[in-house]
Parts: sequence; C-alpha cells; structure tokens
Amino acid sequence: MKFIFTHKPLSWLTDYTTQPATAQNAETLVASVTNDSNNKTMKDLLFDFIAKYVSLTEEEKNAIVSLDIFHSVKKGTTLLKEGQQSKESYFVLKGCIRTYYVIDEEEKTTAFYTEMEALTPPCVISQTPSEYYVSCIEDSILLVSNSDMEAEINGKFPKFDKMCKIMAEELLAKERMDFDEFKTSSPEQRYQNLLQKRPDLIQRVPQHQLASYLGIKPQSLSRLRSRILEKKS
Amino acid sequence: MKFIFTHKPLSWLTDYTTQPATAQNAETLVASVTNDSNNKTMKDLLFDFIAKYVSLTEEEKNAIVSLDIFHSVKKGTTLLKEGQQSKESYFVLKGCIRTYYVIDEEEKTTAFYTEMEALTPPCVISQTPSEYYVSCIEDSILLVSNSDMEAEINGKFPKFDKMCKIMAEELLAKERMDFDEFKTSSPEQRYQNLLQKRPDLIQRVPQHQLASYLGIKPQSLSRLRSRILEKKS
DNA sequence: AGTATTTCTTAACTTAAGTGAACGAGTTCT
DNA sequence: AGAACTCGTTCACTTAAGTTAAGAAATACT
Repeated sequence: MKFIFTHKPLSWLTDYTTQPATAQNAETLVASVTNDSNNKTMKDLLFDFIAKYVSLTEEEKNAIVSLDIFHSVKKGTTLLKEGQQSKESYFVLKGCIRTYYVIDEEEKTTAFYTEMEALTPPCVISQTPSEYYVSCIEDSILLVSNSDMEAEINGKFPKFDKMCKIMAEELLAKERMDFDEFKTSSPEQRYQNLLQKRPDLIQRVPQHQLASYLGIKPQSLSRLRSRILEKKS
Repeated sequence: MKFIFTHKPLSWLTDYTTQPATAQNAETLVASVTNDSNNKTMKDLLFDFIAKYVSLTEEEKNAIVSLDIFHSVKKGTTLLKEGQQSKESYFVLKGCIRTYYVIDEEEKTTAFYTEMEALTPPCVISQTPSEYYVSCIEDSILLVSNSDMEAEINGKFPKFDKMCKIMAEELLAKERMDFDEFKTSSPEQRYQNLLQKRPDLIQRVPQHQLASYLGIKPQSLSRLRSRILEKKS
C-alpha cells in the first residue's frame, strides 16, 4: 500500500477545496482562465456545453456561478479515496482525472475523464464507501459539486433536472457501447481502437495506467505496441 | 449471416406488436397474468417497482395502463435488428432478453436483461441505425414504450421525468461498476463472480451466449468450467 | 548535479485463451 | 423415423497474455 503515498506529496481533500479561497475569489482566479486552444474562459466553455442541452437565462447562469464550484486542482491530487464517503461530482473543464482501484497492492486504472466529461462516482449514488480512488493526472480545472447543492439548485430550476436526465441517458448509452466494444474485442483491437477514437489519451497518459484501462498488464501493452510496429514495417 | 435466420421461424416486429391486439385487450391478456413465484399481477410488479422511486396517484397509474404497453413476447422473437431505426425501450416484467452483435458471422452476446431490468438501446438515444440485435430468449412479458409516448406522458407528469433521471443515474453507476469489474478481472474470475451475483443467468442462458458475455469463446468457457471442477475435487 | 524513483522495455518461461476439428447428445424439421 | 442442425465437450496446436526479473531511459527530489 505504501507506494500510493510515496510518489508525491499528496494534497488531500482539504487542500483543493480551500485553494480557490486564496487572495482572489474562485471566479476571477479560475473561471476567467483561458483555455490554451482558444480564447474562451472556463465559464464560456461550461455554458457552451450546457447550451447543447438546455438554454439558460442570465439568472440561471448567475445561480451556477454563485455556487463557487470552479476549482483549480494540481496534478497528483487525490479527490476521492477508497473507503471514503462522498457527495461530490466532477466535471472536467480542462485537464484529466482518473479512477483507479488498488487490488493486490497494484493500481488498476479503469477510466479517464478529460475535457467536457463528467464523473459522478457510484459511491455518491449509492451513499456507500467508495470502492476506488479518483485522482488528478494533470493540473486541471474542475467543476466540483455536491449532491445537496445540486438538489437545491435543481429544486429552483427544474431545467437542470431535465438536463441531468438527458446527460445521464446519453452517458449510459455511451458507457454500454464502450463496454460492448471492450467485450467483443482483443487487447490489440482495443489499443488500435483507442488510437482511432482518443489518440490524445495515448499521449497524455502514462502507459502503465493505459494498460489496466485496456484490461492488460503494462508489459503486455509494451509488447503489443512493438508487435504492431513490426507489422507496419 | 444465414444462421441467424435459420434457428427458428423468427417473428418480426410486426408479430409482437400485433399480438396483444387479439381477442382480449392487452391489459386483461397480459397485465393480469400472475407471476409464478407469487400472486402479483404484472401491473402490481410494475407499480411496486416504480414505488421505489416515486409514489404514483391512481390517475397516474391509469395513465400508464391506458398506454397499452404490456406485451407478451414469444421466445426467439427479435425485437430490434442491426441497421434498424427504433424509438422503443424495453422493461422486463418476466422473462429474459439479450443484446447481441453479429461480427464475422458470429453472434456476440453482450448483455442480458431479466426481471425488473430496463433497456433503452443506444440507437434510440442517438437516433441512428442500431448496431446490434435485441431478442427474447424466453417467453417474456415486457413493457414496450416508445420515446414519443414517453415524451408525451413525461410532459403531463413531470414526476416521471424525475424517476427516469434517478433510474438513469443509478443504471449508469451500476454499468460503470460492472465495466470496472470486467476490466480488472480474468475470465475465470468473471465466471466465478457471475456464479455469485447472478446464478440464475447460468441456469437459464445457453453457454455459448454466456461465453461472449464473459468476453471469451464457448470452448474456453467449457474448458474453464472443467478446470474449476478439477480444483474443487 | 547527482541520486533515487518511477516508467518503459526486453527476455525467458508459464499459463490460459484462440483456433480448427471431431464427436456425442439433444432438438427441430420433414 | 431419419436428416439436419445446434450445443456442449474434448483434443491438439497456435498465439498471446501473465509472471518474474533485469536493465535502460526518463522523471522527480535534495
């Protein structure tokens, strides 16, 4: 178990929740930061995303901003630990987070969430201790909301409930397709597929984490990659 | 491709949708049929299930019943074909349905839905042609609803929207846990796990369908099973 | 800058899944 | 009843992933 805590001085939950409260407030510090690829602020990115589902009034947008849910999170930060109870959901505006289990002293990474992807850990839904860890693998900007907060705002604006329903249904459909694809293909096919569909992941994620994501050992992924290279030549 | 159509005289979509329209109406024919294990009617089973999420008034219950969505479906019926467009969702009151792909002339079964489980195929969400087949592997009683119908009733009773949201979120959480478990375990562990969690499936489902559900070939499942038997003795 | 740690690769060996084929038992069809 | 087909099992062989270990390359730490 030791190694989990050794690779870097882990900032714990308290670290990232207090961080936006420094000097400037969360909005000016985080929400106004511009994305590298274009000039949109984090707020713009969020509202553009939401606009695909429902159209918000200025009042509703302000309600969201006033929740103070924009957070800047450093690479390596653990957002959720195994055994912990939580009510927090995450939405990635910039960066990347991963979920992983620790089984037989080994980390098994099962999912990555990048720009415009949302994660509500199962433990939040079931209100039981978490079975896995969530951590940040790049300096990221996240929306962190808790279910009480959501219940309150959804009570005021039923529109949000509707949006959540549509998103949950879409995500469920996507998750099932991904699962089906995983079941019906070999490790090598899965890797080739990832190259097609999420080439960015292969660049930004360490290979030993990718390996468990593909359901194999790091050595096998390394071998598999060199096998593919041979075929090409 | 031939074999798909040869194992039995397939009843097509038209078959099952017209079936309840015979002699008696759908409600008396199907909804009043009692479950083997107890004396509850299909309607009772449905409303007990719904009661876990929201409480319905008599008016709302009547609205559901008057939709005429209870259907009796014969074993072997194909509910959805690859390439087909559809707006239909299924909820199993009794029996079992499966989803499968046809890849290289082989059926790959990826999921089973049994009593009190719901399936909205991804193609219904994305409004694109279906990538897989859905078929009935036992004589079953299903709720078959289409998205227009749902939109209409959800407009009248926002309560249903709320229920769907909760269900979708729960199902998403469950799907992710199942996927994670699949990724982090070997075929043998998956089989042992299935024995624990859904022993009924192993009884009621043919092994070659179980095999692809476990991500392996039928021969491997057979071998794996005898390996387990040896260990026990 | 130098050391320690982590990450990736390679290799030899073991184990298990994929493949192709054959067989018997049970179904379904005619 | 006989033919055709499905289904599960077994076997021999191939292929690929798991395991263990070692070393090189990259990264982080002081």
